[in-house]
Amino acid sequence: MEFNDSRSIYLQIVDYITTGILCNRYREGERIPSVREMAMDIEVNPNTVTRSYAELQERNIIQNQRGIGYFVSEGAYRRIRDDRVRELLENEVPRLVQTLHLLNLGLDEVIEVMKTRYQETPQ
Amino acid sequence: MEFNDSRSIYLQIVDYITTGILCNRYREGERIPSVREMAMDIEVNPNTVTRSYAELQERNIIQNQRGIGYFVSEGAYRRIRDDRVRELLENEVPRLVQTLHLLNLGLDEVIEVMKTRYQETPQ
Amino acid sequence: MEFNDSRSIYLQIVDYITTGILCNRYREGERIPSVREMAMDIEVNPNTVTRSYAELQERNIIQNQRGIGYFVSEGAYRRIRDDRVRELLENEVPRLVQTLHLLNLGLDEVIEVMKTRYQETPQ
Amino acid sequence: MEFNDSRSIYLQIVDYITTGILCNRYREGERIPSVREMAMDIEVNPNTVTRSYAELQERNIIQNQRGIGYFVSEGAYRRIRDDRVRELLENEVPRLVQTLHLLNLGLDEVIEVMKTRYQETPQ
DNA sequence: GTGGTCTAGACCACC
DNA sequence: GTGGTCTAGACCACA
Repeated sequence: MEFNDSRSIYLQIVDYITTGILCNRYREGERIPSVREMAMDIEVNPNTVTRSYAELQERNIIQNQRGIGYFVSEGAYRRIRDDRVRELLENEVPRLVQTLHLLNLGLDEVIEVMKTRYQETPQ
Repeated sequence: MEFNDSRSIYLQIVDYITTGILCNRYREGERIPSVREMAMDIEVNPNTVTRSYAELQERNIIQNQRGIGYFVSEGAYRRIRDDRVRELLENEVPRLVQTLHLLNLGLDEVIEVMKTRYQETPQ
Repeated sequence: MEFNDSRSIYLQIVDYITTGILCNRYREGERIPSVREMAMDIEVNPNTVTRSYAELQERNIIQNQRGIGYFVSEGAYRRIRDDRVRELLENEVPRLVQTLHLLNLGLDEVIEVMKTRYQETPQ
Repeated sequence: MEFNDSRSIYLQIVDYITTGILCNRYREGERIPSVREMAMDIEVNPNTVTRSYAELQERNIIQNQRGIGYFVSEGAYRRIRDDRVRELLENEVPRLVQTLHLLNLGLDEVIEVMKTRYQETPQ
């Protein structure tokens, strides 16, 4: 896995897992890879993965069963999706619109680009 | 000036100035406030401002005239705008579209929100 | 380490490291001393070393691995050497030749001096 | 006149004048432009020219006749030339030779380049 | 007055 | 342990 330098690795792992839940790579009630497995997979220090899992556990997205592993919580999908939708509508879209004004860009041009990309993108 | 905790102050100052150039608070060829003035204005240590100005100089947005101060470079407006437009079209829009797919959101709903906000926003 | 008063320390550190790469004291892919270690070694404030490392990173000569340290980039040797050769041929030699004309010095006399020194110099 | 950012302007003016003496633009015993004239010519603050002239006076290259102007001292040409020759042989050439070793460059290649340039250069 | 550099010391996030 | 950032305060060269 490739990491972006500008964000901390443990947060990128958090995103990787929540995104995995959104696209059904990990399903509610199922086990996710152990800290060690994950660390090997993505070539990262196990401490870092531990931190990500702690963060996810705190947000009630995964749960630890001692001695067995981490499992995706019930309702995790819904919570993640709601969070992201809120983030999108309350922060990202407003920021985008403000940028358009600043750059003297018309809304229509950008919408056109979005439409094109929206259809192109397979996944 | 209020700073956002999640980004470093010196980068927020960089943005403050580039945005200032975009909206004509600072014009090409004109002098921007001295390091000390700016530091007083926004209540920050002069070293921090120095760092921001160094960054801006490296990006050829401002230029130093020894013993006199910093001046907005010719073509700065254009360069800043081009950079931001490119960032928007190459990174932000694609990321947004991908998020829509991930969240199973239709394009139309988001466009509606954007239109509403676009008209509301004063400047 | 002894520093020359006429150039800033952080740039002398930059040179110390690039020269170190040229003469294989630091090798590509290997870790260089941490900011604190280097600061202790050469008896300089860590902030100053930080600044040098930032400069080197920007020039893609070293790379940071978060929480671990700085490593010499692949291709660093080549880039440094190419830069210095270009500097030599495009700037230093022409300046030298122009000085010779200005001083009414013959080329041969200088070449003689260079040859003598070239053989004397051990490394 | 164009100035190099990396050196202080007043020193570049000093060089401009000493070089002018070497190539007979200014001759011993003759008057050089007044501080004001020079400042106008090269578009620089008069204070800066004053500083350059002070430096030159200290090195006994020009002399002030109060109310009249600055004159090139007797023997100035010789002193400047001697200084530059010494600088060349004691510092520049050794530094150049050391660079060659560091870059694994043969002496012959560089000499070839120098010869070519030496003949080409008209002045 | 201007910016440039350096030190000392602190705090923080991260691995 | 690692680097990144910020502050405070100082000194310097320069215009």
